[in-house]
This record gives sequence, structure tokens and C-alpha cells, in this order.
Amino acid sequence: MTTRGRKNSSITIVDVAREAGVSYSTVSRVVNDNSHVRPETRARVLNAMLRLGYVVNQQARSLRGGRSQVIGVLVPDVGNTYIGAIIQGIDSELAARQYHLMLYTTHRRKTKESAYVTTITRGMADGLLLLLPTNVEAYIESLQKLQFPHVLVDYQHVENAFTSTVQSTNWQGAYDATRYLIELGHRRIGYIVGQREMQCSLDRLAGYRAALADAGLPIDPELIYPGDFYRPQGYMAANHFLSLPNPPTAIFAANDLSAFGVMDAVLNSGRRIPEDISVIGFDDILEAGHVHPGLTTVRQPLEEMGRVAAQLLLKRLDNPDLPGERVEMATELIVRDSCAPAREGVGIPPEVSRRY
Amino acid sequence: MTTRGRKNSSITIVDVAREAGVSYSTVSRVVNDNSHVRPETRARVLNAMLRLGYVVNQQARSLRGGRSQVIGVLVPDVGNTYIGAIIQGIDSELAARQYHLMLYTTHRRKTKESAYVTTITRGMADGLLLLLPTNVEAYIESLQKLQFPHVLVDYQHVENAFTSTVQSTNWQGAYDATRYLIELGHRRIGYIVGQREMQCSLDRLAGYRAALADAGLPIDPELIYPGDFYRPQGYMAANHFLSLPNPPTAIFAANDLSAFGVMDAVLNSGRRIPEDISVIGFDDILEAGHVHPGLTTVRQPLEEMGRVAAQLLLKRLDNPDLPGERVEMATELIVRDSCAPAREGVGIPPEVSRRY
DNA sequence: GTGAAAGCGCTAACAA
DNA sequence: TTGTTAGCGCTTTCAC
Repeated sequence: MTTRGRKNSSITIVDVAREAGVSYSTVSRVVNDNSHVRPETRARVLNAMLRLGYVVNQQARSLRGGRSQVIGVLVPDVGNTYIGAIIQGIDSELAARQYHLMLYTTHRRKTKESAYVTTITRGMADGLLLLLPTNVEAYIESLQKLQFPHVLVDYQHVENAFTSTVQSTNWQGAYDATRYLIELGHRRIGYIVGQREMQCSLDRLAGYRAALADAGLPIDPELIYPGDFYRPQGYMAANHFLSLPNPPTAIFAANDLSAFGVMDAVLNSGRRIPEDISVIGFDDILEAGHVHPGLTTVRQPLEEMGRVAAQLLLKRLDNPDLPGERVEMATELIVRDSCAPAREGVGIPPEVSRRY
Repeated sequence: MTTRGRKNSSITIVDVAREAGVSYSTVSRVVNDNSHVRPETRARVLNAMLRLGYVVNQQARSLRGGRSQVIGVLVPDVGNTYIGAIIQGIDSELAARQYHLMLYTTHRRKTKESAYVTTITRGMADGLLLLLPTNVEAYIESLQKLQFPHVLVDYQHVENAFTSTVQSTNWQGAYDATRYLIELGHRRIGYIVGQREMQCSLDRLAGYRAALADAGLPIDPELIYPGDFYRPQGYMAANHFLSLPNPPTAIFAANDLSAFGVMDAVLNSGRRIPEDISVIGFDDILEAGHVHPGLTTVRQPLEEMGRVAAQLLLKRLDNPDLPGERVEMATELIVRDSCAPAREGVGIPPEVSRRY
């Protein structure tokens, strides 16, 4: 008879009932403050609960068909402040509403993403928040068929009326950033694309193209380089741009992390930011204001996006018949010190320009 | 008759039993591959499970007295890569062992910390991981009394044999960093203390002092400034140091985040790093290698610490009678570009030194 | 307003 | 080897 079950010594509804001298269904009523319980009875029960230190057993409650009060959150990883900020927003909303947050890290592995979704929809959670999902097709249908409440953050092209989405104005943000560079006199602007599987990458790329087109500037394929939203790839992309015979005078990275990689490469090459090369990012993660020079970037209201996503989900839980919503949040250009007016020939590295 | 219970349409053990033509306890046996089930029977059951897409209901299993397969993780916040790295390590270990991760963010609010611990120990989770806990006294005793498996990360002074702890060699790391600066010729080394409530802050401070003492250097209280592990406070501390009549030639911050604040302040003051002022940090978070100049710092194996903490906890779950362990992981000095040999008068700002 | 009783999905004796 | 049975703690009819 070892003390194996940690849940022994646990006060149940029955103990409270005995202590209060009522039936345990009455205790249940008090706990859920449902129907009308006589005030004195309620008080007696409440008192007993307090005395005994009763805490409701979620497992049992959830098994019985109620809510588990758990929300699953699926994220690619937690090692960067982008995701961290969104989680922070989600967490603050969930905590305020007494929900628990179950975290699942997919590490961008598609199989994991699907597998987690299956697990989560089966009793583990009441709803699901998917951050930067990449494999949506694989499970979105079953989510919809099961009518399992879910919200996608940073993903939009879902036709079904049941799915809610939250994202920022990616196209507009990229358009604004590009136009800003154009207004600074830049004519050759390198663009580092984000992860192709993500809709936001495509939208931002489109915004970049549109701004160039609107300004009557050519779209040079040489100036569009594939990226993956991570720093090393930004580094490589910048090196590619800098090695071009006619390098760009400004580089626009699809997110801040990539932009940091760009800054590394530019600085390493002996060029200065922004005097020689302007750099602009996207996201405005915490570090953007901390690097030197401060990174000019397009701000996404990350924490707010997380909060809104959680609100959407919780609203849906309370009212399952609500249709899916699509919330788009405004981006904002944050001007710091990484961009300057274009000058002739600044894209050409010092040692080369000296030769002429 | 609305379709409210999302868990309807859910395949249970009974469905599988019917499909396979066996009793449902046999199915249970197969699921838990317990006792000896005849291979053909097992195959038939497995087949039925697959056909029906059966997934075990954790709530029910856990209610029955088994494991919930959930580990609670209590963190101060998720907005920085320090915590992110540790969580990453925890997550990889838990995922590999089929455990789920319930995340609780305390935002350094003591009341929240205690409240969460109470909730978690009641049925929500099988074990608890506490990262950078600050309010340990308030609940450690109940954790121990309940024999609730838990591991503290970055906290050590717990006498009870039941509590396991993981941390790095904080004292040694700080000692090494300080000695490194001394060997570079620095005689006046400013130190920015970490959050006072955390043992690691005290240990690091002690390491700093010890290194100075061992080198026969005086400990100037003016050069020890209170911090809180966050960037703004590092900024303020550096400004304080720089405004001293006889400023330090090197600044050692109790963590990287503070060190970044120091770098901001130093750079803003027109001084150069490392030529004018050397800066050294602690942690080696991701960004340390990314800032310019690269931050010399004391590396903590963060992801590894998370992994080990999870391992310790899981081991304990499998064998509840094991005593608590205390794991200390080695720090390592990572030399980058933010420190240089001391030169005379370098701590004095340019405009001042020019006057002499 | 309150109590009795059924059962959520599962595991683990105990039988057969 | 397999089936029967009794709950885990809770919510929720349905009586009273």
C-alpha cells in the first residue's frame, strides 16, 4: 500500500458534503453556482470548502462532459521573442478567464503538427490556437468537421466559415516599408522572402512588388532572394546581394530576424548602416529597438494579436454557433536608424568604388 | 439537442471492443500493452483501433488514478530567449516521453506563483517544473508534504531531500568572468547585481567579490549597482558607473540582458566597446552572439538545463521513492569581442580626458 | 431547494 | 488469455 496516487489525500466533493451536512449534488451546485441554492446552505457549503481547502478536480469535471478549461497552443518554437510576445498576449487573456495553456512545439515538423492536432481535439483541450501554422490543409478539415473551436494566427486563406483567423496587414505593411525606401531615393531594393509555406510571406512579397510597380520601378528577380524567417538565411541573402555587380542600396527583410542577419553581413563587409546600405525589417520584435543602429521596421502588434486570438476563441467557446471571424490588425512603420536617403554608388563596396 | 459536447462523436474503448469483437478490458490491455494478450487478439484490436481512429481519453485515464501525462511548467515570462531556451529543452524531453506541457506564466507575481502551485498539484499535472522561482518558501513545504514531484531550475538552497534542483555553477562562472577581466588588466570593474530574491544573483555576486579578493583588489561598493536582470536597469547602472569621478574600465552584468543595456549606455555616451570600456555578461543567450560587438559572456547550458530538469522529474515519476537530486552544470566563458585589455584612463569620457 | 442515481471513459482487481 | 465488475470525482436529470 504505497502512497502512489498523488491525488490521494485530495478533498472531494463528498468530503465537503459531509462536512457541510448536505448531499454532494448540492455542493456541485454551489461550485458551479448553478440553480438556486438557499443562501444559508450555500454559505455552509462555501465554508466547508474553505475549511477543507477543496479544489475542483478538472479531470473529472471534463470527463463528465464539461469543459477542461484547457486551451491548446501550437507553436513552431519558443526560442524567439516573436512567438514569445504572442504567447504573452494569449496567456494574459487565458489567465484572466481561468483557462490553462497547454503548449505544443512543432519545430516546424509537419507530422508533429498534425499529430498534435489529433491529440488535442480528443479531450485534452476545449479549443486550439495555432500560431504560424504551416501544414493547415492536413488537419483544418477535420477541425471543421469536428466543430472543434480553433483560431489561426498569421494565416488567412481559409474559406470555411467556421475557422477564425487573426493576422496583421502584411501586404500593407510591406507596401509601406517599400514606399518608405523609395521615398528615401532608393531604386534598387533587395527583398528577402519569408518562408514560402506561409501566407504572410506571400502577402509581404506582393506588397513589396506593388510598391515598386506603383512607383514605376522595375522588379528585378535578382533582387528577390528566398529566405526562411531565420537569421542565418538573412545573412546569406545579404551576402548574395552585396556580391551583385550592381548591388541594391537598401535591403528589406521579410522579418526582423532576417534583418538582423542582413545587418551582420553588411557590417561584416565593412559597410555602414544606414550610410552605405539601408536595412528595414518586419515585426518589430523586442530586439529591433535594441540593436545598433536601431532597426527601422514594420510593427506587428504581436501581444495584441495573441490577446485577440484568445478572445475570439473564448467567445466561440461560450457561443459555439457563432461564425468564424477574420480579424486583421494594422501594422505600423517604426522608423529608427537603419535607413537613410540613397546616395549614388553606395551599394558598391568601398574597396571597389575606390578603384574607380 | 445541440452538438455542444465537442467530445461527442468520439470513439471510445467500447466502440473498439465491439468492432474487434472482444470485451473492452481487452482493449484496455492492448492500449496499455500490459499483460499477455494473444497475438491474434491484439492484432484484431489494433486493427479496429486504427480503423476507428481511436485515441485514448487522457482525462478518464487520469481520473481513474493513473497519470495525466501532463507536466506543469511555471515560468516568470516567455518574452525572452533565456526562458525560451530552457523551455525548448524541457519540451524536447517531454515530447519524447509523450508528456504534455502545461505552461503557467507568473509575471513575477508572488501570489500567482503560489496560486498556480496549488492548482497544479490538484490533479492538473503529474509533476511540476519551476523556472527561476522567486517565492519558493510560500509553497515548497506543501509540495514536499504532498510528495508532489517537482524540480527547481535556477534555485538551490532547499534543504529538504525531496526537492530536486538544477542550476549552473553561478559562483564559478562569475569568478571566471571577473578573473578574465582582471587578467586583461582591469582594476576597476563595475558589477550589476541580478534580482536580489534569486539565489543565483547572490552566488554570482559572491563569485565577483571572490575573484577581486583573490587578486588583492579592493571591493568598492560604488562599483556594485543593484539590477533586476532586465535591460533598462542595466542601462541605468551603466550610466551611473560612467558618471562616477573615477569610472570603471570594465562592467560585468549579472546577465546578458543587463549587459545589452550596458552596451546601449556605453555606446550612447560616445565611448567604444571594447576600446574604451569592456563589457561582459552572463547566460549566453542567443542574442549575445548577434549584437555588435559580440558579447563576451559566461555561458549557461540553458537548453541542456531544461532537458536535465525534465529528466530528473520524469525519473522521479517513475520511481517516487528516489531522493531529490541536486545537479550543477558547468558554465563556460565565451570570449567574443566586447572585452579588451585595460588602458590607462579609458574609463574617463573623451571630452573629459581631453582636458587633461 | 435538495437528494438520489446514472454514467462520462478508463483501469485494475477478481473470476472464469 | 479473456471477461466481469467496481469505481475515480464530477455533473445532471429526475424525483421529492
